[in-house]
Amino acid sequence: MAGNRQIRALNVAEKPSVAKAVSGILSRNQARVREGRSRYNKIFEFDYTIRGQPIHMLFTSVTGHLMELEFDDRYRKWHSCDPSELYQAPVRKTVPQDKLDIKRTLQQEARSCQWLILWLDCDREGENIAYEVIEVCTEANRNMNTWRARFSALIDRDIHEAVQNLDRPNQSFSEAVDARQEIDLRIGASFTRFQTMLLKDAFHFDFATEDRNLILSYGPCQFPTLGFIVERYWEIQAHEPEEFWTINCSHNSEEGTANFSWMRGHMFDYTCAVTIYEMCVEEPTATVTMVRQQEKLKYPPYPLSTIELEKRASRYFRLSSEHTMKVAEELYQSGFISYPRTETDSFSARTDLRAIAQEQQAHPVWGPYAQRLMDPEADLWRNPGNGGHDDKAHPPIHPTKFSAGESGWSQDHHKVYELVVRHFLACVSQPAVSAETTVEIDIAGELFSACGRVILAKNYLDVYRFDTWGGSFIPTYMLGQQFAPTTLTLDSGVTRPPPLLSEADLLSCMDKAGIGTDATMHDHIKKLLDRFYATKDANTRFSPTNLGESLVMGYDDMGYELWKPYLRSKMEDDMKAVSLGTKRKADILASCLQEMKACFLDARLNKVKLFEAMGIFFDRTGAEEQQTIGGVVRRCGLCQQADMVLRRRQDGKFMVGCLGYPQCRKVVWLPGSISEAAVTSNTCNVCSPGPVFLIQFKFRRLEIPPNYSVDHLGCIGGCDDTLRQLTEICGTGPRNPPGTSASVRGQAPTTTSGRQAPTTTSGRQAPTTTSGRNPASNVQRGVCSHCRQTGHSSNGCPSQVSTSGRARSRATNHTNGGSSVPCNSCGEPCELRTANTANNRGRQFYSCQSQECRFFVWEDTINDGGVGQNASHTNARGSNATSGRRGGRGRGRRGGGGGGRGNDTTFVSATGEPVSGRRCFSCGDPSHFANACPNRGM
DNA sequence: GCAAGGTC
Repeated sequence: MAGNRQIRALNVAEKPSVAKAVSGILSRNQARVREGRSRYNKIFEFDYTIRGQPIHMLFTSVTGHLMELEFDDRYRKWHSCDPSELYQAPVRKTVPQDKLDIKRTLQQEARSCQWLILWLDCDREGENIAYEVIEVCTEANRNMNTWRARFSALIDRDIHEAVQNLDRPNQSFSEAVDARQEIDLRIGASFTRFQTMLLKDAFHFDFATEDRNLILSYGPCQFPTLGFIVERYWEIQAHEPEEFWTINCSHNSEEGTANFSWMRGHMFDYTCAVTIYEMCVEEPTATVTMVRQQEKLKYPPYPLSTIELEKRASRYFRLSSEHTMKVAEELYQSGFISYPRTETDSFSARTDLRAIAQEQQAHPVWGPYAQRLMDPEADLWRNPGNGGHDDKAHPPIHPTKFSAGESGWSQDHHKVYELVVRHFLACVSQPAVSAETTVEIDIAGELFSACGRVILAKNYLDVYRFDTWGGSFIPTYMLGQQFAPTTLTLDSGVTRPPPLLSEADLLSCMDKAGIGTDATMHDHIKKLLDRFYATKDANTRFSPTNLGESLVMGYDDMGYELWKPYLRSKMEDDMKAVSLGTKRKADILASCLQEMKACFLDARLNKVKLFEAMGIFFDRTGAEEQQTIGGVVRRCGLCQQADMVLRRRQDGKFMVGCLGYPQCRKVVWLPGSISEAAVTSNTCNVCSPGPVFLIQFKFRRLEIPPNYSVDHLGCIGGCDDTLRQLTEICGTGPRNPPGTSASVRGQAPTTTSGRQAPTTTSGRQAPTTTSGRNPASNVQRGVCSHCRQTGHSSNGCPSQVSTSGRARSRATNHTNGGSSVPCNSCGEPCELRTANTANNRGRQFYSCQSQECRFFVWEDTINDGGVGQNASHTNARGSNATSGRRGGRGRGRRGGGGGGRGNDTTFVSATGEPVSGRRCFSCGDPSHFANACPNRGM
């Protein structure tokens, strides 16, 4: 290239750390560094040769997306338009204020460069950011030759290969992201504005927040995440406990005790279970039918991805995913761990894994393990497994710098660093090895089995203290050996609902359904907590709040699956199609937005479902409701910020009101004799400022003088004499309003204030309302909606059952107010509920709401003379089969009952108290056996 | 004041 001026290339990475790393690799750490306009995004300079051509390289970075998608100013304010307009409102991509410094740096450097080399992450978002950088740079320099460097890891070979094989950016990838952004913005903003404005002032919410700041957001990721929580919660609520029976056998020998469990597992038919049990009791000799010994391996985990890091930190340390990512980010920033946002769970073959492990040998706690790992004689090293995911941009999370703990670290920094290091050492270790012994026995033709495990080599478990693999002892048995069981019991239990979703469960659900990305999942979870949609308990388990549940319930009742993950999954499929070039961005945008707009309009028509669902949990404020009919009539002349729209109130009154209500109270009341009104596309050529759209009115013939027409195309701008006259004649109220007349909110130029049609029902208003005094105030405020007394809110009305009680009424198991029994574990009162299973329909029970306590008791066993209360308060594995008083249950097949034969077997009751074989295992009475127990209706 | 996606 002699004679030519040397080419200058502007290189841009997605983040400062990549700019630094790549510059370091390409310049062999010889790059000069200088400041840019943005504090974080330095500029590295060095010379490099690409395919024989000497290039002067400038290397800087952005910090993720450079631009944001937003609505045009005209649509930015919440009350500026009808939310349904947000499906077509113009949008634009702009560089936000806090990114302007980066933009200036890029433009300044671009002016002196001929090439632009884009080193953004090799995923769809990275491609989209590449186009944002191109847009900004070409604004300053139209003639740049634009290249894309594609690399899969920040290691020398990949980086040199990437720069020697420069490619062009992929527009389809970027367009897929454009489509995603636009759909997310339009759907999110429209539904958020709709449900916030609809519900925020309509209900008294029972959680502490500044009402003004309450946002009831909707988003295509946050709602399905909430959906997972609600769905599990409903599953628990709807669970109908079912009683089951199982036979357990134990055997004491000189070596110790073996516990055999019934290979049939749980049996739900009592008659069948008791029959088999009695057969066993009558022929209780056990014969060993199988002894099997096997070597089992427990493999270490795959290399650590972001989601696994979050799940494991939640499980092992109970850290929230959001906090884990914050701590991980700090460890990454200070160089101790690799980039923490990665989907990759397999190491590239080129990574020097041994060097990473070697560095940890100095650690006081896990150092000795790392030393063993490096020792070829210990034979502990193993190449890590491949989890099958690779984002092509980042390696799995691993330690990048040794530390025995830094002075500035919090407990959580220590924990997360330790997890990353131990996880890395574990995944390059041999699996744990055990010898497992399974013994099967036969008693009267029934099979039972017991298992024992001896750990032969802990291997990776030595360093991965978070994983356990319990050993269990089993005495030696020989095939064909016979013995008499020490205990043989028929135990009862009840099925339990699944537990509430833990944070790790929730992340798994999201991952599976493709909700969010590794970098954003924790944000969606946190958003649910911030929005008062869900709560998290001390065990990191999530429950929906009343607000979260009622929103999901409302949409569910409409028949919409807006809270399910399908919408997002479909979008993900569409995006993939766009990025592969099989669908066009414009097509999927048009079809998706059309579909969503129809859904939005339908949801708005069915908003009563949302009101009903919210009404289950919250009291109405009584704030007036209006139905917007038709579109915009004119721009509001008072606030000059929002449109005025045609509306019809619940009492039938027509008006044209400002969308800025309640901030702006501009309103034009219309005559009470209107039966129909619709905004047309015609505009008034008199009134200004325009446009003022004309409204097509239909009046009720009998309510207007004969010289007026029932059809009238009118203007509310002040020029329309007919409208003014009819307002004076008819007033602004309807003759037969569907509800009580309500207060008037402001005066309009065309109304004749105070003039009411003779049959209006204003006199029917409750004397406590504040009509006319403060038009916008809630007429019910200060008065309980249940008992009409003051001094307490409706929420605290003594005449009402608790809100939580009403909340439960949706569940199949209805809560019956009144009596309660304390949980025998946590002591909390348990509510009386009613079962609805085929076998127990109508039967009442108490169970603890806590997931941890597994307390359950049938109500009819508590005061049962035959069974003491204590004995009845058994947990799921408790024994005595006390139920079955109802007809059809527990009818023993055989009459009369021989007990156990004379042998050494002792029968044990639920409470652990030994009983002789001739006692009834049901009620403990020695005078009869179970199949003759009077409690069983024999 | 709204989404979700980058990243500091």
